[in-house]
Amino acid sequence: MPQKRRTVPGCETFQLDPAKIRRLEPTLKRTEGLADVFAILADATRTKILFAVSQEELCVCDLAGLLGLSVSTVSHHLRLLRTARLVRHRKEGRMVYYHLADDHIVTLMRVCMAHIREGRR
Amino acid sequence: MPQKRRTVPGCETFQLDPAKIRRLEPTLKRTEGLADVFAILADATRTKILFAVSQEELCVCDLAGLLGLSVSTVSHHLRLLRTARLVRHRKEGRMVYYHLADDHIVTLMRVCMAHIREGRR
DNA sequence: AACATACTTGCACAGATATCGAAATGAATG
DNA sequence: CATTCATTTCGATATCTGTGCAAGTATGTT
Repeated sequence: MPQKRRTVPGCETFQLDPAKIRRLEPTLKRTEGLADVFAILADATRTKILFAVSQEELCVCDLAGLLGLSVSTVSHHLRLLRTARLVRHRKEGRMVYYHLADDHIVTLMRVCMAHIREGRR
Repeated sequence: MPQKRRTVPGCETFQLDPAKIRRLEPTLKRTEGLADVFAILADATRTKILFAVSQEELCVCDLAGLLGLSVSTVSHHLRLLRTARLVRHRKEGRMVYYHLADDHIVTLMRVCMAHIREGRR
């Protein structure tokens, strides 16, 4: 998560070529929001939830049992995933079933897994 | 980041079909380590650094100036990126120039950006 | 109505981390 | 050697966040 606290550049002799800056700045702009998405995936519990509900529609109770966590903890994570529109829920009586809302996320995780596999040397 | 604190499943009536569990568990195993990689990308400063050094070889000083952060802060992030083997450095006198070590990361960020663009509705 | 079950939410706390200033390191230069 | 400058590392701090308990909500059951 980005922090607000900032000061003047610590390096006195900052003299990066203005042309470079002009080249880089639009690129930097485009990275806005990237970290927020990655932050959602930066927790093992959530990646497990996402993968699980990508294969089976599961209720909160099942997920808690599967992951060995309290129901409230799982519910907290599901709320994050819901507001990020990564999972959807379907109510059936008092049960709430969750399923994956967005296949892009599975793609991201697959690419990441490939990276990890290839990175081992 | 995963937390260690856990307790017994809070749901008394956990009775997820054992067959489901058998189907899901190997998948869950494969998600190990995913969150660690995403955690590195879950910070706006780091995604900016990664994108910047993917386009230009830059020194710590330039990065600090470009991002409006202290040199020590940038150096701290670079150390994280270095130990994760996402950037490499080249020493030239007292200057240290950083460049991207791994194109997989750019792919990840591109996929993520596509996801963000398509998600806006 | 009373109770039980599945889930959500409010609260508190412990652990993680992003940031910076200051001190340390390392290299060029007088 | 002393000095200067780029970078790294250390220590302190403020903030963020993952977790669970307890209370609240909602739905089904007796």
